[in-house]
Amino acid sequence: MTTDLDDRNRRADAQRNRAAILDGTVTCLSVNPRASMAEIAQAAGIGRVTLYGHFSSRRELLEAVVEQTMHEAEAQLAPLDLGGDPRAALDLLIRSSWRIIDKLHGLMAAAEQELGADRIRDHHDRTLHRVRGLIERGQAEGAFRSDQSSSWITACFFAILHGASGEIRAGRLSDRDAATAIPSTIQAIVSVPAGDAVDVGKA
Amino acid sequence: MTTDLDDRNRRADAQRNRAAILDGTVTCLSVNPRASMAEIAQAAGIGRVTLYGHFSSRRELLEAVVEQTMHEAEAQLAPLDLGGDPRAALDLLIRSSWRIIDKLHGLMAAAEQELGADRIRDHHDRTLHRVRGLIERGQAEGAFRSDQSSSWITACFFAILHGASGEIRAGRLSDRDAATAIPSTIQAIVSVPAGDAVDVGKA
DNA sequence: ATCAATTCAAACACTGATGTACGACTTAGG
DNA sequence: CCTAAGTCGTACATCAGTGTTTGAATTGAT
Repeated sequence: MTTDLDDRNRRADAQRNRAAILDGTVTCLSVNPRASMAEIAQAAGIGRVTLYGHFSSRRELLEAVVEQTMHEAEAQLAPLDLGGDPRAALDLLIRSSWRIIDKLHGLMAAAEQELGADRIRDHHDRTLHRVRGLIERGQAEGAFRSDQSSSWITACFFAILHGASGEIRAGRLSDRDAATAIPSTIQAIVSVPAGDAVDVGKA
Repeated sequence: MTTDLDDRNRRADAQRNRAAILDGTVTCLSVNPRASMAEIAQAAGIGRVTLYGHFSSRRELLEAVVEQTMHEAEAQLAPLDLGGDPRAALDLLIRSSWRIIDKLHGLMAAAEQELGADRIRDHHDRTLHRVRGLIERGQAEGAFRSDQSSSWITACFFAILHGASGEIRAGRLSDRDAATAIPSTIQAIVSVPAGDAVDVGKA
């Protein structure tokens, strides 16, 4: 994007403000996904006009925030070693993911209304593929159930994470409990059901 | 409410229109949760002013629609016999629930923004208690896992149902597949995990 | 047939949000 | 210290949605 070149040329305070905006938008929208540009500006500690100086429309702002956020998330998840035992890898992925998803819940809701679900999915896709890839490997190795599509199991993975996020926000689930409940439930989802032909042992 | 008395006294066409409004609102909001009063009126096949004649504010309309919808849902779920084997009862409950939840997805989204999540939960509570009650019975009888709180398992139940609803709407899951995948996955969630002390046999 | 209830479209005031324009002020950086 | 870049508040135009009013036209009920 043009961003790289711009950043170098811009004055220090402008760069600082841009960062503050991106940051403030996330925290602001996670509290209230319908927050106005005025509220976002206030959350970022700057004037509304200055906000428009950096992003000429709400849409442009959302787009930038989503992109940066996805980039950050990717940076946290990419270095994970998801090789080895699929169960352990899945656990690792969950532990690294659920706080991110919790934090991003509001942002996604806001972005979905403004950018459309498809636009989100574009950004979401890498994370999605990572999860599905792992699940498919687990299925191939016989560690995960194969009687359901990887697509469905992946959807369940995200459904549980989002559900947990909601429970936490509603105060019905503590961070501590979430950390054990989520992995345990997802393991149950991917496991080969009791009655099936269990063909453990690497394929 | 005053509704009961009013309905008798009102003219036939007014009653017809009121029903059309309630009906149109659901279908309209399930397509677009942010639909305006004008769009809702159009969907109901009446003029915008007439809409305001029946419901003096958007909030009042939403309230009425949510109440009626919940009432209908309750009417479908209340007669179910959830006694006997908890697993079978859960399956029955799922089969009766998931289409309802799918249909109501948009309505809930709209209502949540307008009425606040708490207001929704008030209406949602009966359904929620029904599910949790069943889960707790299953836990007491040893049919369901007891190492996780009934509150969490209930949340997972709804998370899966909502997730499935999203997958269907996105075209990644067919109605047919959903009908088998959902029960199967929820059974996996409630089941006692393999490593545990399995104390089957009615308590 | 008549009367009251109901509907309708068009117009109105009001609100809240978006995006722009301006001139004064502050700050980074040479 | 000087200048250009950046910020600020205020004010403005615009737009979309809400809720109201009005007066004429339909329509149900008796």
